[in-house]
Amino acid sequence: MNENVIKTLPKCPVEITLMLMGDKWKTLIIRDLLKETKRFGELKKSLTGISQKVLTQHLRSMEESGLVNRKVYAQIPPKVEYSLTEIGKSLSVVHDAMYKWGDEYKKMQPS
Amino acid sequence: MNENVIKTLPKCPVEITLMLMGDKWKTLIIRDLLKETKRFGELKKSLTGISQKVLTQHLRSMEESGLVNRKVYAQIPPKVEYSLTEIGKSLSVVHDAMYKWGDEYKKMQPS
DNA sequence: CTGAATCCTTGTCGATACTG
DNA sequence: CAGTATCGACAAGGATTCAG
Repeated sequence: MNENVIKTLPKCPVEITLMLMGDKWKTLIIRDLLKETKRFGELKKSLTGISQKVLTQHLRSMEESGLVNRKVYAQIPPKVEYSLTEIGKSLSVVHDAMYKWGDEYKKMQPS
Repeated sequence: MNENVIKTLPKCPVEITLMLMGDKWKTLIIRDLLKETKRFGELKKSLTGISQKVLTQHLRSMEESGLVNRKVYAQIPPKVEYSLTEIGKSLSVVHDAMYKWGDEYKKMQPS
């Protein structure tokens, strides 16, 4: 764990971004949370193929690096909501660029 | 291999982008080639820590997906130059977004 | 429902040696 | 110089089980 801990921040800004979101699952988690706050189960269902272990790991990691908020409701059955912090929301710029590029690339493919 | 082969293109544009450049090394290769055309050895030296095997794999893969051009000079000793295709160059938008975001994040860190 | 803990499979990567 | 081939180490991820 602690891949994101801010000890020795890479020199290159791109590497910083990579460290925080340069990961398939993290990018998709951000995509989901950019739309709306979601519960753990909703995220799991939305991210087809992810195991709850990996989802938990990534959410914790993103919480540590200040991208994600975790709100626990003291009730039975448990309810935990995840949302993006301000910093996390600012990743929408990167996300949008990826979205647009992917869309263009798609159009260029010989169907 | 063939992670990039265009068989079943994901529905979500973001996933397409992820498939093509959502990888630490690929992103850094693109960063390098956005600056200038480079020879194999130059790339290897620039990307500290990468093994030549992995570098070759990624370059091949990016060539397959149409992001990178490979130009071989028939001479001894061999000389191979890598550059970005037009599609590859268009990734600069994504790269810039990542660069800027990483830069901002860095500023926000408690030094 | 959320999530911690185990086990175990898989593939990615690094190191090394060898070739045109 | 620019690869290919092989091997082994290691970590990421999946499946399953158990708990609050």
